[in-house]
Amino acid sequence: MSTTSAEPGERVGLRERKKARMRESLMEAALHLFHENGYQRTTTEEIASRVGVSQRTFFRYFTSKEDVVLEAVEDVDEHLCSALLARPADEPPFTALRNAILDHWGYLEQEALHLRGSAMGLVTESPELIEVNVRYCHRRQNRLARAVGERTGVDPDADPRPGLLAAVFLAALNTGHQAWCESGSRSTEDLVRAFLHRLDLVPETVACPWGAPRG
Amino acid sequence: MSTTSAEPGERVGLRERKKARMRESLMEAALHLFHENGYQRTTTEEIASRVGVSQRTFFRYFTSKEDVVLEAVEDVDEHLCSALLARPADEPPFTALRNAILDHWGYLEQEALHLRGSAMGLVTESPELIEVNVRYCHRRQNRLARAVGERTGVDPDADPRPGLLAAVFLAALNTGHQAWCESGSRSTEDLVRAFLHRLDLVPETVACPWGAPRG
DNA sequence: ACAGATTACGTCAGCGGCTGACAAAACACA
DNA sequence: TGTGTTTTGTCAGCCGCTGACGTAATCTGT
Repeated sequence: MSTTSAEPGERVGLRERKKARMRESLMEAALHLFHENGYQRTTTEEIASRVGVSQRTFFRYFTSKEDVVLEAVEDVDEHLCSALLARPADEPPFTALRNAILDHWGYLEQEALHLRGSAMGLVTESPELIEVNVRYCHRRQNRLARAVGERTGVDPDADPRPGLLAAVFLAALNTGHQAWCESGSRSTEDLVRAFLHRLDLVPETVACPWGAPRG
Repeated sequence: MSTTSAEPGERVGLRERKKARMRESLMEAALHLFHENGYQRTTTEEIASRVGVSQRTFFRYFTSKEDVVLEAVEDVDEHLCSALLARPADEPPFTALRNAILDHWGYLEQEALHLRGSAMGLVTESPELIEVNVRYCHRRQNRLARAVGERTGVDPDADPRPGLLAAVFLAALNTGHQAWCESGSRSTEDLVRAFLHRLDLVPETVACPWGAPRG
């Protein structure tokens, strides 16, 4: 009761701080190596030894190699959710989501300079990671759906609409991202344009008989 | 020019037939074992030895363990596409898709008795495979988009709507499937109900301000 | 400051997915 | 039947990932 007398309620301790630092270091090393050499060509062994620990330790902090990326992306998602909640309350849900991604993107571009924030950029750059992105879309969907539910006052567990909206939204985003990849463009502005184009097209795509005046 | 003088245009040959048979055998063995012992607990070694070949041979026919399931599911997708094309031409695209899955489901239930046809049922039964399903939704999307494009006379490469429609459709399906899993139901009828519920909800979910009369 | 309980780490050994290389067997064609 | 091509088995090995166990660092109570 002398060396480190921290606040009584806050039990931080040197142990947990070290743990947090280790986690940060591992993630940073991983993202750095992914960025430099590509995701596939980076081994967990390399990540670990870059931090000076054993491979086993890496797997004590992350359940898989993919998990590193996922965790980084989730930080980004979190910001998208708050961007959604910050939109004016009178915007319809789908519109709010559409506009939130615009606000959100500004944040991404700012953070893109930092390794941590550029995880999403990493995902958009290396095709192997698109898989990871898609694979975990369930988690992302649920998170987004909760935010939508919170905003609209609808219970996401009882009403399917928040989940559905999130799913449709992400589907439109994925489609836009796919088209952007195939176009060969590297410009993030084009990516946002592709996003908005798809999002604005959704209502008529599911509603009308397309092109033909009626049918 | 004596032993096997087949049709000039058709070069089948004993070799290719053996190859096709081997592929069939491997897939059947794999699906059988997946069904019996679960996907994770089945090793590629077991699959190979059930057919009496080496593990290496398995990987000459399928690029990965997941690939077996994917290929099986793609056969099912193909039928969904023809179900779509068989719908009356005056149905709007999204409606046609909605109705196609009803027709399609009848086929699935019939084929569910056979291992080959039940791959989709396998996917809906073992949670590990949902991942595979989701992971490859890009391929499924593209295939569906092509069918939608063919039906509507819209070029899927130039116009984003077919791809978008397919993506939204599959997103609604995935959401329904997810809800069905969480509900704990094993009834396929409930699954179809969940599908239709989501599909019918999509237009208003993306269009209106929900619940509140106007906004 | 010290002893004992926790917790984190390294080491090792091993499984399973997956691949390249090479030689042997199966096949096609003449 | 002999020759050239394709398919297969064997082997060796990388990589992601995990369990077990011993050791060292940290925390706790005195």
